[in-house]
Amino acid sequence: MHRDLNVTQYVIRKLENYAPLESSDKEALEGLGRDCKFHPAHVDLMLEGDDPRGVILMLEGFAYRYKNLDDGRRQIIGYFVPGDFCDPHVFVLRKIDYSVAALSNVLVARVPRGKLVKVLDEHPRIARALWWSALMDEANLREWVVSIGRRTALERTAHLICELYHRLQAVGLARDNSYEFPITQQELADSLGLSAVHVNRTLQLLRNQKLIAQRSRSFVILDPVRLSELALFQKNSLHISDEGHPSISSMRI
Amino acid sequence: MHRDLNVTQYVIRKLENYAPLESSDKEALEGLGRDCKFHPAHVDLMLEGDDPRGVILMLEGFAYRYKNLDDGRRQIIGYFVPGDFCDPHVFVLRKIDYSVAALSNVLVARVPRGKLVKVLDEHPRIARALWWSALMDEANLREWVVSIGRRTALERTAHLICELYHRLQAVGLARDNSYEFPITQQELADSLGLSAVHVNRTLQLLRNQKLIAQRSRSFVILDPVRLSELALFQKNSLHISDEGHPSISSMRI
DNA sequence: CGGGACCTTGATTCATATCAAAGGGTGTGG
DNA sequence: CCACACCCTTTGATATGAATCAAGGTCCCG
Repeated sequence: MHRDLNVTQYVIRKLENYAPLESSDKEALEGLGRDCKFHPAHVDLMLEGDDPRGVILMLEGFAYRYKNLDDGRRQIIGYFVPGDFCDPHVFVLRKIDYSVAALSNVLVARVPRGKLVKVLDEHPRIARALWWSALMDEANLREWVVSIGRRTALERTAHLICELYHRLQAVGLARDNSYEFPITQQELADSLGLSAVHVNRTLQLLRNQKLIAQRSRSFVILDPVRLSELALFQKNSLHISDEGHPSISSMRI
Repeated sequence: MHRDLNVTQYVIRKLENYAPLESSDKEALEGLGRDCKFHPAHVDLMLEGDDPRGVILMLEGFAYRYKNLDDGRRQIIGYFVPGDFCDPHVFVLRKIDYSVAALSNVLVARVPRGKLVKVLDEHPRIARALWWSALMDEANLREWVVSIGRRTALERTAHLICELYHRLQAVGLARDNSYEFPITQQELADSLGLSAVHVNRTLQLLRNQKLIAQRSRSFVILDPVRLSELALFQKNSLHISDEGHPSISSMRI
């Protein structure tokens, strides 16, 4: 788990994909990670109906958001990787409508409302970067709908593998077309709206076609071009409008 | 189309579901609707890749957000009904990642960045209500993923019918368990991740079971209890935390 | 009254689910 | 350090929900 002591490196790295941060910003982010907590894999970090006690900042490890139907069917709605905030704006609500569970062992910081508000107030660059990342998350969710609704099992699976690669690359956790992601086939199935058996067969297809290699918990993309073509994946190029920068500061709420 | 001259009644009604507005707030909203434009059904209001020229406010009629895959497959990602803003925060981006098309004839106001920012600055109640409604939209999108991923065709279809009923009711466009919504079966199919033929058969099932009645463009929910049970629908009860009110004003960006 | 878009129906195919059982890894306790 | 246990993956057989194809019917609009 603790390969790195500098546990906020991922947020910093992630937010710097939007625009450079000053060292004061980085210190503020480091401050958010100071008070962190370990949770073992498979534990729920938030439960549907909870009053969100604070925004979760992922420091190490992976988590996912999901919803259950009454009869046990489950749908995973997105993944959290190091550097991600779980819905920075959701603490406005009294109740959340989904659950979050740890996929692996995780290290998370639970940032209380007031602390986050203070950081956002004092560090507009962080606020903007966070805003940008929230918009990216929404765009990803829309693409998720497209995948499940209109992509075949093969395309869908390929698409998820591409998405994870790009997100992990953005925080330095993917290199050379490969990354570690400790997911089971059942969890993939619940993400993709498929059965576990079919995910198994779909992964075999991807392997047989030499598009990916996959051993236990790690993925290697052998042919990035063909894989992303198959997935109908397009590297998400949402940028913040330049014009936006100065005046969005007034879009308060 | 123009049954009503007061074309901003729906936004006002919608936002008042969150908290009462003062008359100054209502005047501001009326101001946003002053400069509106008619578009015929089936026209695109925004296209993927556009630089969003302004936030769209739906005044009359219906629209939907969608994405296409290269080969013509299409997924509808959500509907806009009178009173809805299409992504109030999206104008922060330089490009949008989806398209919006008119489902029926529509009357929309295109609110320029600056005008919206000014209203939000001067009317914190509006800003808060809009924030709340954006969070509701996100929750709806998550539920949409659950539907497509894990509900059967029958449940999914029933769920969409319930969702539309509740949203239209919130702006006074549904009464007595019935509403007008001029959607084709192909459009339903593209929303639900199904084929048009299968939607046809699914609707017949719902009709045969006396759960709904449906003539051309109008839906009647004959048995609300059984329909929402079948749909695994739960009336979305996201409320803003009271504690939140005073200080979210500092969550600027 | 004609035409086009939409809905409906039936027949068939196909993708994916389900069921069931065997095989492989991996971590834990003895 | 081994062995067992458990979880995960793999495989095969079968079932089924939904897609596709194709044709006819209906409604509405001009």
